[in-house]
Amino acid sequence: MTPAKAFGLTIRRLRTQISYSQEKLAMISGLDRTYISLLERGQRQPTITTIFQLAQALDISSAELVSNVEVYIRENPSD
Amino acid sequence: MTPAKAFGLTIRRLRTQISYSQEKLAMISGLDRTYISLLERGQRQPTITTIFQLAQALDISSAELVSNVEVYIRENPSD
DNA sequence: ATTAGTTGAAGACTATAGTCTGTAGACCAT
DNA sequence: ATGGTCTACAGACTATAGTCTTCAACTAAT
Repeated sequence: MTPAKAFGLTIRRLRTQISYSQEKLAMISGLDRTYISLLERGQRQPTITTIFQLAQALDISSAELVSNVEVYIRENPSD
Repeated sequence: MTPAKAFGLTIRRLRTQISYSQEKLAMISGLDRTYISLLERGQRQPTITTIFQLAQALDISSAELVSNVEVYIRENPSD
């Protein structure tokens, strides 16, 4: 489980929890829809600025977001 | 205060607190010395993987590191 | 004066972040 | 069957993450 992969799955979980489509999250975060798709599938490495944008769009702090990623890694050591 | 700038200054503060040179932090984190320099001066955007590498090298969690960045931004709204 | 340690900075390079456009398939509805 | 929503994916593109090498400048020391 790489940070990129865990980040993607975490974003996807948080996004679906609040019933956002990828497109809605993209609009609110100011990112591109196709990039959200790539992120969620662990095929892109978000930068610190992108992490901040997504956290704000998901209405949580960046530290909370990263904490969720760490928990995800801890709970899914495989992959 | 952009996330990149706050990140750089946070890294620098944490690094000097433990009396590491940029070169030592670079070695331990597996990054390049000149890149640490660029990061600390806010001239580069670290990716999620780089953030994890630096947090580990600084012996704190990634969430703590990002939390420190958020605090830095909150306490230094200017710049 | 010299040495060693530290950092800033420049140049060249490869890989990838992030955008944009478009296509196609799945799943709903009506 | 048709239209709307959602998502995966591909291709092309620009900007930048990250490496590597090298040089210069500053600060301790001795």
